[in-house]
Amino acid sequence: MNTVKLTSTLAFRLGTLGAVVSERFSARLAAHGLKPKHVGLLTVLESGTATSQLDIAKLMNVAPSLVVSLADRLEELGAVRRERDPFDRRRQTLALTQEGRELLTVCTRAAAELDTELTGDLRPEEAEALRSVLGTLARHSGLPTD
Amino acid sequence: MNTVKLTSTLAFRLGTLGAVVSERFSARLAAHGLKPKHVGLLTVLESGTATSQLDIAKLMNVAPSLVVSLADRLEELGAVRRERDPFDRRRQTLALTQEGRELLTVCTRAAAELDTELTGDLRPEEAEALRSVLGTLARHSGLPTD
DNA sequence: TATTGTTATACTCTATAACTATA
DNA sequence: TATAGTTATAGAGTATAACAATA
Repeated sequence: MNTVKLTSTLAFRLGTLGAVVSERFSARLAAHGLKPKHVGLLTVLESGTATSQLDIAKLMNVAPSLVVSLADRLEELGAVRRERDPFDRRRQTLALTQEGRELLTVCTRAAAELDTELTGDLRPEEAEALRSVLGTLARHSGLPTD
Repeated sequence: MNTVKLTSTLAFRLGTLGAVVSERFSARLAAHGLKPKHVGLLTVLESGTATSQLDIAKLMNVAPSLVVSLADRLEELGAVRRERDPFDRRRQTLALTQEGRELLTVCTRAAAELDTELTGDLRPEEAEALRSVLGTLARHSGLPTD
């Protein structure tokens, strides 16, 4: 007989915890006028993995039209600059400004604070092992890890 | 100088991985005409933590009106039965049918398969440690763990 | 004619508000 | 008058489709 509970599967726990954590991260970002996807875009730019809006859309697995509105908002906040590629004037290159870098730092600090709240119950080496193994899974799923 | 990367925080990793895993779980559930929240409701019923629609809504942290449509769908599939409470005819009690129990078993199997895919790269004791520590975090966030 | 970015539109998910029936 | 459930409506988030500029 099989008595495995759904709630003890990794899938269930990662899914539900992920939702709760995203929600709490979102709440902290709101103070800076950002949502998680804006921060995702900033992260892509910092990594230098993609700069044209279309490449960013592919990398983030979102529609190109969504990148437009994310970039609009970030430009409005002075976090990114749009620059026409002089060699192919159809392409818009997004560049992280100093202000954008600072904003990303603030978001990173918010995430780190959340980490502290989350792992309050864990021993430091447990928390570190968790971070590390999640990194392995993230890489395996094609997500950025650093 | 602070060089911590956002992508290496627990918050970022849990949030992004949670989204990816939910998406993949969702895709598997689609074959059975279900979405994650339907399964969440089945799980509540199995746990016996709540039976009236309003109590279920509170427990799941969703609007009562959402429970209505989730229950509608589950009733349609024969997974739950609505029963008027004879002592307070305003209350609808949701009862898991045999078919609902079987459906939950199928969903649990889908999650377990996903677990196998996810942890293919990990040593068994790493995977188990992960499951366990996520359980601790989930409990700490008020999520069901078994 | 194909591609990049943009705009217009539509769809999914979920919440809030209005309503019905019981209490 | 208050509460459980339901229905109607609205909002957030994101995708798809139509369009403009450039290649």
